[in-house]
Amino acid sequence: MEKHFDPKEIEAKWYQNWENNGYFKPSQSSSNGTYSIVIPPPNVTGSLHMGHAFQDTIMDTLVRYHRMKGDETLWQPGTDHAGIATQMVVERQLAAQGITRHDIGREEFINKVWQWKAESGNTITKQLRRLGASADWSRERFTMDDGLSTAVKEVFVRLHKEGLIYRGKRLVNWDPVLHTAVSDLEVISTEENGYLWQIKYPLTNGSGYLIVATTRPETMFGDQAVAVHPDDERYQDLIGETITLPLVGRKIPIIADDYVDMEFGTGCVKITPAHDFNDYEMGKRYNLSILNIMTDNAAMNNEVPDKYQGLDRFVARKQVIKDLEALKLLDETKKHKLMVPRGDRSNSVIEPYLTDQWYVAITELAKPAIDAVKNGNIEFIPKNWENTYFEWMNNIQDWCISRQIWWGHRIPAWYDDKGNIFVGKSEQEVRTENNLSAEIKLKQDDDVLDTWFSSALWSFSTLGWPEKTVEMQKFHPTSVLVTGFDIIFFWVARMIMMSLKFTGEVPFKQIYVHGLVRDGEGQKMSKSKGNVLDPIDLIDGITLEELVKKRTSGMMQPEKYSKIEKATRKQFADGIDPYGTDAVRFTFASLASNGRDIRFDLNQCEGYRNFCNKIWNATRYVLMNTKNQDTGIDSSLPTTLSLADKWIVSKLQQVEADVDKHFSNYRLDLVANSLYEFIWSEYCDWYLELSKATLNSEDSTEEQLRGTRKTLVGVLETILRLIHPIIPFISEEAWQVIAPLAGKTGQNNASIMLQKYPKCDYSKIDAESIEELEWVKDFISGIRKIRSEMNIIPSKKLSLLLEQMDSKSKKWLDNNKISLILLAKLESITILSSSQIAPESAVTLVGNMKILIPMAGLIDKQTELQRLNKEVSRLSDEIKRFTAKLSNTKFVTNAPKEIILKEKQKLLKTEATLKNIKEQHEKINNL
RNA sequence: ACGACCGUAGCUCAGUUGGUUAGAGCACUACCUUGACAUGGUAGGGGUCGGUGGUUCAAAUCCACUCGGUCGUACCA
Repeated sequence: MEKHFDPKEIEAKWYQNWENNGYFKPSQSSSNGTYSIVIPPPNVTGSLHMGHAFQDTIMDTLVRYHRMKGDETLWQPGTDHAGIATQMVVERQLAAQGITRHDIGREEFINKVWQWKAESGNTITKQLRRLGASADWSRERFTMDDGLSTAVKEVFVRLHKEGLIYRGKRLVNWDPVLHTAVSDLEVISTEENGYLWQIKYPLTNGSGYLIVATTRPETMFGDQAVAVHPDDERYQDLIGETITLPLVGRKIPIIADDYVDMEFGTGCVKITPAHDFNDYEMGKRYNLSILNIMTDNAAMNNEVPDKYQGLDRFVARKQVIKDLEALKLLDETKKHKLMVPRGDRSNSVIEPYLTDQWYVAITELAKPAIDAVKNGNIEFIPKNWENTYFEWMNNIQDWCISRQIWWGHRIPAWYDDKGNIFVGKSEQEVRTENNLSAEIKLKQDDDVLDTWFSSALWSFSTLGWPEKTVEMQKFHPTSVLVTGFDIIFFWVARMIMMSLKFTGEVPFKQIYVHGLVRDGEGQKMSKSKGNVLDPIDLIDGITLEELVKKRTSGMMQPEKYSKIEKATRKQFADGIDPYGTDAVRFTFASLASNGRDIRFDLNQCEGYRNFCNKIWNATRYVLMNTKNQDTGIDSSLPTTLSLADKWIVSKLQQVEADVDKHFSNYRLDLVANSLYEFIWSEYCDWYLELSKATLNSEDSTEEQLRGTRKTLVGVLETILRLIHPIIPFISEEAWQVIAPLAGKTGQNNASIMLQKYPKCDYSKIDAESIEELEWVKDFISGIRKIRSEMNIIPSKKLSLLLEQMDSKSKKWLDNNKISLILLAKLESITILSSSQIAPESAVTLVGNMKILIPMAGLIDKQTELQRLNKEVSRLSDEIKRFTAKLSNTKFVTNAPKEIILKEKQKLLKTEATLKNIKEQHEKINNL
């Protein structure tokens, strides 16, 4: 084995081996239960970002863990067609050649999208493989597959039959750039600077005017009323009168409605039912007509005076203001902050716009979905996300599912010449069901479905629904959904509704909601900020120049170029080292706590790369000491276990129990930390060092050597299985060399993936060994401390004197002499009898036992006195604290007995130690 | 405005149902090329747990208020 671990060499090799051998497929022997996860489908033409890498690491770790536990495990992979996003990419490609999709037509355009999918569609699945994702690729699905398309049609038709899908003319969120409706969720409202204009609307009877306040004066052409509050004394006598709309000349009524806020503006609101959601509702209440004044492009249509027709809404706005001003009807212009709705894809200002769209009537579907979470059939982890879910579900609006784009599931509805609508899975079915003869012309709806419509079926459509498949029966409901909180509404809630409706089952029993990955400063990673990291670059490494190039190429806002370049050069002066998949995965696992923000820090990644190297070298050490030697595989031969052997086996059981507990709570950070701590601080720092005492001692018997070799190998073999779900590659590579030494034989030896996950055996926990080994550690640490504080060079071997030995210390000393000499670097250990007088020495205590290091030639008197003084004051402080507590009668009467006892013991122990230290101080002082 | 979450060492974060001297990693200091590993070892410094008040024998932990931050939802034209 090489001195340093090289991830590149082993990763590709093992991944191919696993996949080719079908280890990612569910095992057929389901003696245990089943376990299944569906991947939140990434955009098929997208590429892996840090969020994916984090999420997929979590899923893969869970899946590998359950697979090894013996569950019949399926990780169902697949990708999403991402309607608008993908269409935009292809349109941009066309735009580069100077053509639009309309130039080439629908069919040709769709072909182009499929071509683009074929070109780029493997990128993300290849990247997932680089991450080590053990998904069953043989079952990979795509939302535009035939099978999934069948499911989409089935659902659409059934919902329509039940009246839960309907077509209606309503106000929708209209994206005038993309020319499509979008759902509420795809609109992001942010505060922007604008103006509040106060406009005089003359009363028709000529007796004056009302002043209305508006942020959108261009919509006045569509005004159908002016509203005031019914209690507003200023306008009481005007209710029921009319005003004459300036620039238009239309008479519109003054109505009273308590929706109006008397305090805001002038207390008068213009009502434009076709261009404002609130006004639309009010329009319905008062039977106002709905006058649309805009085109698909959000320009003025021919319902407005000639002068304004064809003007873009913002141009029209300026013109209206100018013209009102000229008419002296503009009362005032105030600066005003307002919420401006923008499309999450196009960033254009969204227009409330009157169109025909398809909707899902959602209330009836929402009810059981709310109940499923309320009654615990679905559990959010962490639990508080329930609130977010309920909050949304209780205020849910009908879902606009039609999109005026070309890439997606075309709506299975056909129209005849008279405008009759027929819904069915195919034109043929529609004709048959409705007895439509071949002469009757039918035209399919041009629109496609919201991408999330097909995603909402993902948990069951990927398993073969509407067919009654074995997979449906086995793996649905899935065990857990691993997802970010940003798509609880988009996806999670809708999947719950659809699954309950069509399978009668919840889609998943648990929802593990993880945080979102941010950069080291806590900023969201985004291309436009230039702070994105590509997980593959962390794995393979990247030079600074390449990174700068990557971050600054294809930018939407080139003016940011120099800023991004500068920041990148500063932060990654030497580029990024190749850390390997395992280190990156371990980093993600260690970040998977309950927090909402995951800050990704390269230094942590480096730390975990070192950890991987530590495992590698521990393996080298074990191999070096056990290869071609008797590792106790033949159980008929006698073995003797050393204290250290028994201790590390005990500790191993504890860590196994911890890991199990943390897995069940989805605390992968704690899983990672427990393993890190055990492997580094216990197995490597102490056990491997202690094993040297047995292995290198000429006095060791064959039984002892066999016992230690067996433990070295056995514990390491178990460690590798324990950690495999997080770091699959290095654990496999190391396991392959270690497993034979641990006597692993048989078919399942082909891969660590086929091995059983370790389980805690409480009978192997030996409390006495733990206590004794703690004593050994204290002994060694005590001496190391003195060495360090007294500046004794590490290579200097010390002669120790021991005083105040009780029988236990004597026994333990006998047991561990070789270890102590080796690890504390000792020349000799001498026990002083009570009659012998010790020379001047530095001292440390282990329990009541005194360890003396003679000072002659080594230690300066003043330095030692200083050290002892420090110790005295520390101990005195403690005693004060304990005494105060124990002399508090309230504490003594109220606290539980065990606690009081503990405090008393602490006090006694500290007092004894202090006494010893004080004596020592006096002794040295008197020299 | 409502709701959720967060505030612990220089940085990133753990800290279970209240109960050792509040922990880890990174960074920092000193010493060390010892035979698994310098991607290492040994030892060390560093925190009034955002603030105030309360409950309790005992609060980082529970409660109230407050300050700061993040996110979500709803918003007055």
